Amino acid sequence: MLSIGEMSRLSGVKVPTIRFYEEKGLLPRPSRTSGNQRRYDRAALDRLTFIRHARDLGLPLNDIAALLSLEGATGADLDRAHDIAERQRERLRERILRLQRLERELDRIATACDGRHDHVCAVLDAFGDHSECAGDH
Amino acid sequence: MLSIGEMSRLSGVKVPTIRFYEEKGLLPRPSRTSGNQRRYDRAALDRLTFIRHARDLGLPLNDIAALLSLEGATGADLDRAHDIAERQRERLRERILRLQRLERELDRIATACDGRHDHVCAVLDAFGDHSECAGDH
DNA sequence: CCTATTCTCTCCAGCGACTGGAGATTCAAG
DNA sequence: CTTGAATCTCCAGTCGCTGGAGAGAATAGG
Repeated sequence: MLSIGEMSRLSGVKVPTIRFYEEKGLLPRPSRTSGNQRRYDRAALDRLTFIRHARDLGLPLNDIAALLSLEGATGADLDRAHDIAERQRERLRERILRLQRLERELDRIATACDGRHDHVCAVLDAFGDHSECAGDH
Repeated sequence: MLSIGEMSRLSGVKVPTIRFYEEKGLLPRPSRTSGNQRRYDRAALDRLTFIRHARDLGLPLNDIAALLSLEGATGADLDRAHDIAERQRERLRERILRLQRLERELDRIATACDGRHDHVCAVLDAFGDHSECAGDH
């Protein structure tokens, strides 16, 4: 039986967050000691690890709850789990593309006026200008 | 003179968000009509566009406020603006790398048991397993 | 067994960055 | 002048936590 602190250490999820997940129904209420402290079993740790992993992948808690409710499902329900993963993958791809565009832009901004600090430089202008760098300044 | 709705349309920032920015001190309090409605000038629109752009680039409002306070700065202050852009660029690069790792993993998960819905499939397992797909299942 | 230290408990408040509703006013067009 | 859209303020809620207060429980050492 694991204390909440051990769960935290083993899963990498902070103690208050574990309680938060319980409150949100993502983790079942664990058994308690006579002194009212939570004691978890292996299955709870697995479930928490699942949540952690899915969070890392960017899934919102809603989706994670949906997946958890499908645990051990078969047939059509599995398609739903599949859909969630698929949908999330799409979202992720978009996010990456968007971030890459932004990175290029930040590159431009950060290097806009290297070594030319003698006048109001392009960093601020560049942030304000959505088109593109005014070129030579 | 622009109404808040026009500001919203021109900048792509929602009306309540504009008020929120004002409350947070990112936008100066605009002049008002006799009936107490906000009226903005061009400079305000520019500033809002700046904020919008910087937000798109992932900067937190704090950093944006810092940049705004440096507007028209020279010399050493410019280095600070420069630093903010640079720091943000680093953060962004990390985020992209992380997301790309996650994308690969989602690929694996989403395709894990295509067409094999006859048993409890790998989608759920894959989310729970941080190592890697168990191979053929 | 007692004590000291470390966990853990509950409750509640706050973060960032909005978002949206209620209910009252004001503006602009016809 | 009337109507309908836009705006006003205030406040509550969202998401996913995070951290503090103050109290009680577990555990290791003496």
